Amino acid sequence: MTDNKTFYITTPIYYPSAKLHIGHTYCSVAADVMARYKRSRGYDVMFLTGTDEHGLKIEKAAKDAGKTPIEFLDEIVIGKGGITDLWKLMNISYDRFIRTTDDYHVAAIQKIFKALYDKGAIYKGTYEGKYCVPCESFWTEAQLVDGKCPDCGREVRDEKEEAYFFRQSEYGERILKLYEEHPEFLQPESRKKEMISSFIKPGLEDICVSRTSFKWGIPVDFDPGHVVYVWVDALFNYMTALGYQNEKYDDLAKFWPCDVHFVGKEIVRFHSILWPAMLMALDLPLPKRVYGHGWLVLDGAKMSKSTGNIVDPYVLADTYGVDALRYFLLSEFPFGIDGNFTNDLLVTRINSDLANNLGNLVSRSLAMADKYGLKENDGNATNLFGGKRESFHANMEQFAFQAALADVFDVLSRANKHIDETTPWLLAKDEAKRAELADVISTLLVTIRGCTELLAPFMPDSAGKILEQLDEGKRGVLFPRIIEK
RNA sequence: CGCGGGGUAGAGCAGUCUGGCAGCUCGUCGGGCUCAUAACCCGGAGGUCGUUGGUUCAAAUCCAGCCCCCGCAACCA
Repeated sequence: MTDNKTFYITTPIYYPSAKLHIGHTYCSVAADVMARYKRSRGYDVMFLTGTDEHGLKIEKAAKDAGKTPIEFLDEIVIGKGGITDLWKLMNISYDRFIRTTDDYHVAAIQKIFKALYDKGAIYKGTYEGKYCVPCESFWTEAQLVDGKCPDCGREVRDEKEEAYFFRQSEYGERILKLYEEHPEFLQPESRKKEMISSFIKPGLEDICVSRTSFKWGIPVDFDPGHVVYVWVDALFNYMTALGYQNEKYDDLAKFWPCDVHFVGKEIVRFHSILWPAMLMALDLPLPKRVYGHGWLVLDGAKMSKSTGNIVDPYVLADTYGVDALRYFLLSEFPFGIDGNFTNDLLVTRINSDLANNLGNLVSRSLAMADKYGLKENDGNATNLFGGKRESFHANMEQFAFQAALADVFDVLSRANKHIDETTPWLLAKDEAKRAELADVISTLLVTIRGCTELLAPFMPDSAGKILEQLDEGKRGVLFPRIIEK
């Protein structure tokens, strides 16, 4: 019995008001690669993902669809072609999936809300906002379009409602101290700059955590009419899913504090300010790292359900293959900043890296091994890795997926070059050079195997296929070249 | 003076933290090879690193200013 190292990683809980697009897939693939990588390094991994299922938008979307909220949600989350299906297709190896409508979570949030209230971290006040009567919706000043309701375009008016607030304003100093003492807490560095100058330095505001103007939420059990509003509900999923304030699970001691939350850049604020503040209020340990990754943008514009410029991951996976898509997402764009998604880029990347470099290397190496009757251990392999293996691991630890992959593909290029330099087809014509030939074949197969191990977290299926070709004599084209019409 | 990000070869991007020959992929031009998925290998052309000034033996990198593009501004990964 060994006391295994643990690694706890999360994605955001996605808001299922509509089907997910390639941007959500990007985040989940990244987290999955990290989870698989850590497992391969001997860690006991907990990989959590899920859905954030409450709020006005869901309530309205369900109503528009003529369904109850839970019917509507079930269809999008666990229905055919829904979120869990998408993760299955994309090979997302999550260990646990939380829905904020799950009973244990609901009950736990009620206890957490009460605990925050009892500690004085939450108080009752008045929420003031712009209200659209026909839509029954509150909007912030910034959400308004030309001063009017962003949904229906009609006039809004100032309205008030009773609401509970979390005393976020009291935590500015402690959050700054957190950033100072733990520079790794929030990454990349640019996000920290933004948090400090945009929000903390100007002074944090208290944040509304309950509403009475809609019903689809977790009821505040000690104050009927109020439902818990977004962030207490959503952020604590990372702990309730481990058993905090509930009996469903019992992994809190093992996995908390979280090793890393992967989040999109638009919710960095909530994860790096509000979340630690709420944990501080309850004297709970803080997550070790929050990583705010960039967005995939289309022709420079943000992907959005409302503008309709979304890319459907199902179509891409179907057209190009799941592993090719996974590889593309993490090799083409640096994780921390925005990346411009185009089909041409995807095709080019797949052809040059996967088909030409990796696929063709495997193909030509095995063809020679077969033809010359040589196996991996018939000769003495030359190490083609140089320092690339160490560099790969260092990059993975920093979530520099693009750089880590470049390390592996450098080695694969070296292997291709090695063939040209050693000209095995000439060695094969001279029986006296049999040993030399065996060394070349060994070098190639050992290198392919080594690279395959490193690539496995990124392309689990393809890595398996390469191993089958190495070990079981299977043959076949791994990554067909994509010829565009 | 709201905040943040970006501007590097025809295209897409690394490199900037920690100053030291400007690099990668695609495209393009020429050559080589015949094991391989029209693949692979070698070489060439193509850059005032947005701009102005400063620091330095040395600046894409550090400092100051300016221009342009994008995003955010309290529920879109």
